[in-house]
Amino acid sequence: MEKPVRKRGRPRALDHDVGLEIASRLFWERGYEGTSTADLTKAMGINPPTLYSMFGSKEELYRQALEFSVSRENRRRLEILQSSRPTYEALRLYLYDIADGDTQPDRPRGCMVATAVLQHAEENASVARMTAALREASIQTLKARFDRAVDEGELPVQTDTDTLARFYGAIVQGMSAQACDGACNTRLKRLIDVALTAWPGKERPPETAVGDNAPSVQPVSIAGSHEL
Amino acid sequence: MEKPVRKRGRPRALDHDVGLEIASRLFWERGYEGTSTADLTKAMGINPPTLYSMFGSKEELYRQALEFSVSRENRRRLEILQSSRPTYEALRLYLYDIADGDTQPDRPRGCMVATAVLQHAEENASVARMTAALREASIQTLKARFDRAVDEGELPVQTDTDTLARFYGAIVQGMSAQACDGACNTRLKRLIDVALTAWPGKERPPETAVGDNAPSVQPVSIAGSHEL
DNA sequence: ACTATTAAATAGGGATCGCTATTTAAATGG
DNA sequence: CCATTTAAATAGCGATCCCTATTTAATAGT
Repeated sequence: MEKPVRKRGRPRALDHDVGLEIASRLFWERGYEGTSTADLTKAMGINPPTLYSMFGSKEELYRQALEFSVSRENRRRLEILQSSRPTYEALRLYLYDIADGDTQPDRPRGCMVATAVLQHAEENASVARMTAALREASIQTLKARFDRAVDEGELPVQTDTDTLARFYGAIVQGMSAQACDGACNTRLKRLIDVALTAWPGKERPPETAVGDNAPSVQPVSIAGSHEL
Repeated sequence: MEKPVRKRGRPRALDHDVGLEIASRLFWERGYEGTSTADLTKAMGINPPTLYSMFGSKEELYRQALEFSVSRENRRRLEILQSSRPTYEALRLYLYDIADGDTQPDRPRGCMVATAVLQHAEENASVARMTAALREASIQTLKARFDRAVDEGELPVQTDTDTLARFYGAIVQGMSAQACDGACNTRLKRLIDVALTAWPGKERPPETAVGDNAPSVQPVSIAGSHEL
């Protein structure tokens, strides 16, 4: 369906999306501030003016690279999250997918946006605002799914879905941070399994599978005692 | 005991610890790569050579600033965590302390180390290794406390304390990331309350609701909203 | 072949990066 | 006082930052 009509003029040497893929990878590994335009042009095999004619600026390239890379993953993850599965199961698969990272070989695990541009120089405030907005959007997506679960009777009506969404958002951020430190996806999935025990509709798994000798766990909290 | 003996030579215009405090604050807000030596010297009111004679280099200053600031907070938090309180309660207070951040006015919430130097330029790999090591040490501290809880019968013997520690480490990282995006400590504490429902020794009231004489402990306490 | 069109490479500008050789200032000891 | 000691300020270095004015190369239409 794509007509390969060659326009007049010299053809591009670098495909636009290939460039975004390369940029996305670099930005992910080194962060926005840790990636120089020289790094980018070198990795793409182009010269600076080509980068600027193709993408406008470093910041604009970052926007495009994020959109390119995130939208592709978000499509898959939204499909998982908004499926007809029970919410708990959808959430589990959603988190597992993030633990596995992109399908491509040796891509960084975790979510590209979760830990992007947190602390930053003042001059990069606008980039930080963008990534913060993307994170907030992710949380709102989770919240919407949880609200649906409440509507459909999967969760108690008094469930604080906003906090629950921010909790699992924090899990994604923690996972992604630990992935930066080298955690493998197996370890991340164990972490997810713990996080899922906080699911309000979930019965607590039998802590002693067989031969339960009932080790009388004392309910520790004296709610309200807050003094140090 | 401190002899204010003036040594020979011109006296220092800037106190060493005051410099570290200022540096720590700047590094926390802007990150290692986002803070320039010009930012630092300007904030300290000194000239570049003074910075280098006092602290050696930017990287060395970062090390010292982290050690100065973190060790102070860690002392307080270790005291909370390793107290004779039940582990669940100690953990809750530990996390609440991180949500509150430093006692000083308008300091960033969360943990300074949790989200420090995750993605980075290759030239800053050694700094990233240092912060990663500090994060791992924090997790090992949590794990040690949880192991103690197992020894003392607070947790089932088969508890995976390593994963549990990495889970609450992830909570700290997620909290700190959301603090960077502007979350207040009240919101962070609500998040903590959810995370605490993943505690293995914790009963779950809404569903299980044992009809014993047990006074139905509320794990998701509303006690998270103390001061704004 | 010649022109028009489009994109590449060459070369470098202005600013900032982390850092330092050198000089000047401020204290103490005699 | 002067000499010694210590730390400050002045001035700027080489490298790199993001970005661009200009020139050259490669295509399509006529």
